[in-house]
Amino acid sequence: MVFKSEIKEVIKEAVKELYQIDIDPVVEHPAQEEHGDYSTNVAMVLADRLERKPLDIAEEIKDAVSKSLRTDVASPGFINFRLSEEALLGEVNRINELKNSYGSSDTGKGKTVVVDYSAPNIAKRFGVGHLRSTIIGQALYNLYSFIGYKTIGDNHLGDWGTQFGVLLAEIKDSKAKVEDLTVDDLEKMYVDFHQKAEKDPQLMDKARSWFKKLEEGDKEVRRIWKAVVDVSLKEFDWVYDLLGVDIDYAYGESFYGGKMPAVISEVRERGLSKKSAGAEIVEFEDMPPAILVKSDGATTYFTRDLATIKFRIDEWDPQIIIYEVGADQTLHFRQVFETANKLSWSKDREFVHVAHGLIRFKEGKMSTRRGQTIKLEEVLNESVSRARKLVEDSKTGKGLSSKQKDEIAKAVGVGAVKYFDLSHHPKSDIVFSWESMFLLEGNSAPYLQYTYARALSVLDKKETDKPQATSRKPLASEAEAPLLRWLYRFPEILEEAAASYSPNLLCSYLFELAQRFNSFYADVPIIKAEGVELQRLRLAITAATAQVLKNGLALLGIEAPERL
RNA sequence: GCCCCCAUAGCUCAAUGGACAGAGCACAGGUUUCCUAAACCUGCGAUGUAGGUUCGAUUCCUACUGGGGGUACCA
Repeated sequence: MVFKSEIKEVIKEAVKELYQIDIDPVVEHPAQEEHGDYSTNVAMVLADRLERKPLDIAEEIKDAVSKSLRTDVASPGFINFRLSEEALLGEVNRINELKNSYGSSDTGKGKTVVVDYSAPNIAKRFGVGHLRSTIIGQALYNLYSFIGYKTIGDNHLGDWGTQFGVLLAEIKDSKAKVEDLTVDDLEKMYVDFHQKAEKDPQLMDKARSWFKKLEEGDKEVRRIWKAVVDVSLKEFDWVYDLLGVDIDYAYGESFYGGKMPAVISEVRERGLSKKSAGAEIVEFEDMPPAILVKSDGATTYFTRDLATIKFRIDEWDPQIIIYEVGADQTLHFRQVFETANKLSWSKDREFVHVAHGLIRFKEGKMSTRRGQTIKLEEVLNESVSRARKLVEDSKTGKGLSSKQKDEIAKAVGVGAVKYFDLSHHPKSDIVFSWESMFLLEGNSAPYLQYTYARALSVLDKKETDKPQATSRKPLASEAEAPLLRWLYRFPEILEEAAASYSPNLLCSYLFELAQRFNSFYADVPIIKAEGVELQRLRLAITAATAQVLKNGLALLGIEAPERL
């Protein structure tokens, strides 16, 4: 149950009744819980329009809604609401009944959303730089699915473009057998080429002409390209497997090779393109132009991204297309979206670029061209091995088999890296440092995982039959109150996190939940509480906390081991 | 040069225009005859600068300073 929308509705009705004004009231949680569970500022908002004192208006609204809601008025005109004990306890029981589906909703019923995420470049190692797109994208995918959208994930692999010309040029020069090349070899070739190209800019023309051949369908060139793609995909699969990421489709840029002419002519027919310096470009009022066709006749990723939109519309008819792609491509997507707009593709449709900040070095951007990257594989391995050490040193690790310890270390190590990423607001840049990536305490995945295992351990030892929240003791001064006043917010948080494309909100929520549970745990006995009724209540709260942690971590794509 | 993003405690991060800016790390101290001490409790500390809008600004607007990114045939 989402209390928030109910409260909104009641206020809306009351305002309409009293003042004949249609308003969408802002309802939020007061920062101080003494002020109640929810509050609204409508009285202050209305004060201007009604030319009256906010406090008087607040009192009137309070009287109008007091039948259905417990309210207070506070200066300078807040109306505060308090949830009843029945409602709070009822929610705990609902969590325990609904279990894994608690928090899901039908908000997105009948709507389709495409999430474009991960999109690593073929022939390059999977670097930490691609962590953000992959992890945030997957979390958004999970969130939208959970709140009722039909969700489609598409991994727009970077498997086309002049970068392949670069590679083809190098492979041809070195006379190496493609089949024997590893991704490391390929990346080295890429780096070498760009070093040479800095001294001899004409080399880039050579690369471009190789890509042109690829795009024209030259058989030998295509064979080499295919071999390169296969080597890369193998490495990517390993990483995805470790990350527990599974993306519905991976059409990749090469898929659109044959769909380019149709898009180009559609742009021409609308009169949106013009010739310039041998190339064909699309101009904008407030942005630099984008290249539709290069002067040698080959396409660019601008063209391919247009073709991709067209395909996705024809195939899935989505209402939202979310691009989880780095902020360095902001201009590109503005150009693509603006063009799609002019082509009338955006009717009843929304294109969103979730421009995440870059993972960078203190000194600047990571660059594959200059060989300045860090392999994600190294980071994950390091994190897992640190977690393994922790499991080994832990008191609770006793009695676990070596295999169990390995599994826990993997869940904790990988979870730590993922959570590190997710807990930052997508927009913020992340300065890479080996130490900060492996946070195992405080606001971290291991802390949440520990709390979850701890709660399960209590439930495991319970002596009562069924946990149930039926106690009617006043809650205000009780150890349970902070948890009861937090648990019910989970469904709201999911809506907010999805609507604002910010999984970090879910991280903050879960962390606060875990903190409240750990305080509760340290404060009062659960199994040994006085009296059966209190035991049942505390066990019910423990079960509900575990359930919400489990559901939340699942949405973030983080494993929750039952023991650690 | 022009465009976009960012600036919060010593460090790393939170906060749909609301009430006293909230955590973690680090630092100082404390807690285990009791359900997992990977925990808990106490303390220390912050909105880059100058204006503006508002009953109210970390949040919106303007300028400045500092950092990052982009800016035609890479993606």
